[in-house]
Amino acid sequence: MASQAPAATRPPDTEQRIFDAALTVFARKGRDGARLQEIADHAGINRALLHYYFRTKEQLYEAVFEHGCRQFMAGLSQSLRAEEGVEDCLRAFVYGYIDYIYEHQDMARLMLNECLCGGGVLERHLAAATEAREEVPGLLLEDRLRAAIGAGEIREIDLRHTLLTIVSACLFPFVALPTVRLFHSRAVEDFDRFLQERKAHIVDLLLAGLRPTEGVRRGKLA
Amino acid sequence: MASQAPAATRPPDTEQRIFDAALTVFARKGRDGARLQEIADHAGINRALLHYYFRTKEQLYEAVFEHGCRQFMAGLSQSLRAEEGVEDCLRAFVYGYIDYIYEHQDMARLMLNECLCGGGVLERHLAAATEAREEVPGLLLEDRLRAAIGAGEIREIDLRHTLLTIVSACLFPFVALPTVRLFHSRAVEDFDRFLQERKAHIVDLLLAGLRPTEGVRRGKLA
DNA sequence: AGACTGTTAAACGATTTGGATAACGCGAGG
DNA sequence: CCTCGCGTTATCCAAATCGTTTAACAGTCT
Repeated sequence: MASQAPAATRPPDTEQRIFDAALTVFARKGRDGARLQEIADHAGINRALLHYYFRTKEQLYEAVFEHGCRQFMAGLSQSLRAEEGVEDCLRAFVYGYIDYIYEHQDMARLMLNECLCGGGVLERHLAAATEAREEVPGLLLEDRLRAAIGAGEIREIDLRHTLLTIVSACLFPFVALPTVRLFHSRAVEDFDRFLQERKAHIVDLLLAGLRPTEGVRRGKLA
Repeated sequence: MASQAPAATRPPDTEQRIFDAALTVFARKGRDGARLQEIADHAGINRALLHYYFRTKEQLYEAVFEHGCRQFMAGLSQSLRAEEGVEDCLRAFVYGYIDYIYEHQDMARLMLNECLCGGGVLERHLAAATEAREEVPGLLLEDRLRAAIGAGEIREIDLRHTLLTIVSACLFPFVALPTVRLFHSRAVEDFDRFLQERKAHIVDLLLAGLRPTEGVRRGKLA
């Protein structure tokens, strides 16, 4: 296996280049739509070399997904460092999440692409990751929020849905970028600034939405 | 053109069956990943008949996207009937949005798939729709929210980001369903009930998050 | 009967995939 | 120094598949 003995003669970063190229192409064209030739071109290598490293297209996809998925989840968990207060914790989550997705947009798109065509592979890998007790990014925040509810720092609310809402708000703008661009002209002019605004907005809205209710009925404005 | 004279001899719903089949397959496999054979099988017809109705794969995709997109947007706008109060308006939007997406999941997936591979076609069609002064679903709610800010019914907040957050919270669970299932066991057991919970949660969180601040600093819990 | 429409079967050319082959460059080790 | 192994390229190949075209068939209407 080439991955086990990478530096036999020269140090070939070829495998990594293939990984990156395959990730990009698979993320855009999907498992079936991606062409090996396009991946090879993107990696600047011969098509035969793809078969040298990964015997078949299937194995290449599996490897890219497996490796990428594991690395993605691990890195994401790491980037979401635990903070002291709920507020800082939530802020760190949102900021860390968006920053991380920004650096790994292709992986996010690949996972979503898997979702679109059934999600069999994705489910398998995620299930394996959670079963292996690996850190699942959102669960730490959920635990922290649960504690905050107990302490009366935030109001009682369905945490599963809250977490899903947070992830949605952070992730969706990336995968739906072309649509977002139409209404958010700033997202096309200055994407970085748009993301900064987005982070602040999400945290702002969430903190207000989770603030303990002081005699105010839920689901009512005033 | 077959679409102009559908009932020359028999009333063949073939064209519609092709549309539906193509939508389903394109939504899952993407523009390039979709195979005409799979579409034909899904529609229960011969592969050659696809070319009889739509000359090429390109034209089939374009037709499905064009027609589906227009119908989708129009129907969505209609389902989001205007309410009197801001609160009812927002509730109607969230409930209507989720209900509508539920009935048109394939179209939502197709649009997202377009986003993943660049979004050129999607941008063109959406731009044409907005330019033609057609009703863009979110904009009505945005106007209503703006008025509510003026009336002091909700606090001052970036409406573009708020709207994006709302759409994200409603839409993302559909496209990321396989992932959601892992953490939301109810989404797999009883999807309808999950969606009911989801609607209520989103409205609840939003109303709380938009509630006018009474001397409380923004971005702070207490 | 003739014309027209929806439909199918069969075939064509081009592309894709998986794989094989030979050859080349180059470092490592005998 | 020579040889061997490994990464790499070029080239070719068989099989499958894809998109597309063509010819023929089966109804229906006039």
